Amino acid sequence: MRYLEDMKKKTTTDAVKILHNRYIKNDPKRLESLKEEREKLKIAGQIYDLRTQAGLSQAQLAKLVGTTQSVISRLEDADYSGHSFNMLRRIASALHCRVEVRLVPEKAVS
Amino acid sequence: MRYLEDMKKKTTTDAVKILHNRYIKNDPKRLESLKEEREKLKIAGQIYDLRTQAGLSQAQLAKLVGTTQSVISRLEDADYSGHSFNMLRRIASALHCRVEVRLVPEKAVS
DNA sequence: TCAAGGTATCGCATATTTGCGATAACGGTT
DNA sequence: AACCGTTATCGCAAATATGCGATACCTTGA
Repeated sequence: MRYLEDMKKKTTTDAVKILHNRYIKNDPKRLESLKEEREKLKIAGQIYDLRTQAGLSQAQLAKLVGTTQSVISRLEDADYSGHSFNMLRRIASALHCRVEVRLVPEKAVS
Repeated sequence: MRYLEDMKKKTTTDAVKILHNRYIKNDPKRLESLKEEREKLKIAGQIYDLRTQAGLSQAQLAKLVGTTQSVISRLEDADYSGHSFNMLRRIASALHCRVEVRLVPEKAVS
């Protein structure tokens, strides 16, 4: 799980606790909004977040999606860039989400 | 070019004119905001819009991206669902955009 | 009508992703 | 320490996307 560099060590095993630590413990909304934009764009991180929020292990999500744990692990690897929309849609569907994709102009075009 | 059903017939050939017709002519901002949400989610349509806004033909964009016209045509087909992020990133890059991806909960989770 | 530019579609070789098992590694618990 | 659940990584077969030329289609303008 190295989709974010700042996730050095987690010592809890319960997904809810982890989330709590990452999002609530330190500063209710502060850190979240700071990292928000950056993280929203990271596909790997979004999958991880949604999965753990749902309280699922990679293996459990894999079963829902119809694949195997190693595939989920690969998708949550930030260094992996080979995502396809079909796979992302499958993941999203299993997690009751929809995929939103936008091509936004780099400098605001008009 | 069938990424949207309502694009029955276009009779202009200039990309700028087409855009003008679609976005400005009828109602300055009205129609745009109506279709906005729906269209934003259609990858094919976004590629088409950005390409034509840039005044490029499929062949021209293909050259920028480093592929061929038929590939662009395939990507702009709304029925095509086999997009990969790598390809989308290449397209976006050529059009000076960045790719934004979000998995949004279907019914607001918490 | 014909020509030209643009787009859609087909087929196939190549490249990349997915599927999946095996296994290593890590952390927590007893 | 040994066990257990979880995740990371490897290798390879199968599935899928891309690369690309050829060609048909469509619309506009001469």
